[in-house]
Amino acid sequence: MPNNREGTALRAYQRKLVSSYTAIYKIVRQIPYGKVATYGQVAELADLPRRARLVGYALFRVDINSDVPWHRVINAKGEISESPFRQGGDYLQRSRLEAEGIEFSPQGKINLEKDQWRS
DNA sequence: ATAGTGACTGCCG
DNA sequence: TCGGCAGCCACTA
Repeated sequence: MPNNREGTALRAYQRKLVSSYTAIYKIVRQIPYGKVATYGQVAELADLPRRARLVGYALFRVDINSDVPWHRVINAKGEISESPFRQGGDYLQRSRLEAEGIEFSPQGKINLEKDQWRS
């Protein structure tokens, strides 16, 4: 029997978080080859409306060689969201997308009309 | 407890 | 078209 309220609250919080992450990865794995989805779109499909930032955190956690196609998730403007923490990782994301046939404008943008995944 | 930060978004001037 | 900003909420020191 737990005698520490904060301990149980923390565990409940962690369970909730893990289930959110699981839901996010499940959706991201469904994005087909050659298509992209936005953070907000993934959040909505994972039943986590308006929590685009959580999707960003979830993707930050995945291993770069994971089976989760994290590189197919971009922001609502059609750009790759850069982070100071992944030096070169943003370049890897772009090269992986280009390898799937996705084209970038000279401004580094993807045409969402054409390349966004419609579930 | 709390203030600062961010792999986000949509609105507004 | 574009930058600024509030809302957002998980995470950290």
